[in-house]
Amino acid sequence: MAKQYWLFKSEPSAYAFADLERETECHWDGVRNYQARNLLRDTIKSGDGVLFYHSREKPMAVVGVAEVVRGGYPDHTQFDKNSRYYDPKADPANPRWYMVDVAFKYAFKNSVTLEAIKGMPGLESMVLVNRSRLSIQPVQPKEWAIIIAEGGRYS
DNA sequence: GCCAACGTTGGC
DNA sequence: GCCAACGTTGGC
Repeated sequence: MAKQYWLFKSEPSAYAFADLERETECHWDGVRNYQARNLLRDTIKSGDGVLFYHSREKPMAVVGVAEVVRGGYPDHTQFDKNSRYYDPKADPANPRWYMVDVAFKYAFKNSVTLEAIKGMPGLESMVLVNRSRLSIQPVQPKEWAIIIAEGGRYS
């Protein structure tokens, strides 16, 4: 399958891009929205590109690039009573929630802010701008190219 | 920190 | 299966 592109949102106070950089890899767990769940379970594949977006705290921006290193599999936190993501209705025989693993690739030289994205030609139809509440969003290849170019990277 | 928009739950 | 109540998200 051709490489696909996504935008993953995270509140930096909960999990920042710097945390991923330090840990190199992480489980993208705790997603409790069915539309996002369907993407995690069915569509997002190892090798796909991820734009890492910081929400809620300023500056709200895409701050770097990650890569999916493992496709959808059951999110273990749904069965963990001690987790804030515990779901009493989840059944191990038929898991409700899924996650993927992502790996740090590189940080942008220049964060691409929400404000900038709103004003940038070619990005008008990004989900981020239109249906902003979805925390896992598809990104079109041409949108990816624009944001990657804008963000740049340290050599 | 506020609150509008959105998604989910559950009583009927 | 409707929809009011409730909880959460996320830009401001």
